[in-house]
Amino acid sequence: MARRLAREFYDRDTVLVARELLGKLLVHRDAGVTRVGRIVEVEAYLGPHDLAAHCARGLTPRTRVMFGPPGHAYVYLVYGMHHCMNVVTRAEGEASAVLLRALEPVRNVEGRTRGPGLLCRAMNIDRRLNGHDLVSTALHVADDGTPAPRVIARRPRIGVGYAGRWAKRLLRFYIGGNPFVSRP
DNA sequence: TGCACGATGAAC
DNA sequence: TTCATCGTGCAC
Repeated sequence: MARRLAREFYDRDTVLVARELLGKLLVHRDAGVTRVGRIVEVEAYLGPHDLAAHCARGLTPRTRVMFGPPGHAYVYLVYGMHHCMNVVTRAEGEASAVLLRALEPVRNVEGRTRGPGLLCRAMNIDRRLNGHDLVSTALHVADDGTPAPRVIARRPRIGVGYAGRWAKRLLRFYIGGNPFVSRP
């Protein structure tokens, strides 16, 4: 039986939260259907000083949720067509988040889940869920007791080449050897 | 009010 | 490597 993560889980160091999200279950209940996927790949975005993060532009209408309290979903549209889902970390005012990049399908998940856009499509997640509380029934992360991954790989984040030295930081984490990772 | 540019994915 | 496609942030 899976146990929903409490807000305290998210109210911690972003890299720690990112690593501990690996192996957890993302749950979305929507129109009577509960979709579940195991998180196998994530990226950490550390705050306004992190030039790869949206919040590096400061508090704007889009980044409002990132600056808000922990345990909420930050969902945005990229390239005019794909959605990306983040989990907001750390205390209110400390803008940081973890991008969910890939899932292993567990229940009611159709289509591919390798990559942040495909993950959202398969889980039926879009901007309507931006700002949604993750300490909720409809959308949350759960722990089903699966042991922590034995090997966690660290790599540079994807698609942030514009971020100078921040592009080189090893802030992408994934379960070593997992076949559902987007770019092993 | 206009415009350059994406935390992507798919095709070529 | 190219392109689809549109919201955002910033210049003017």
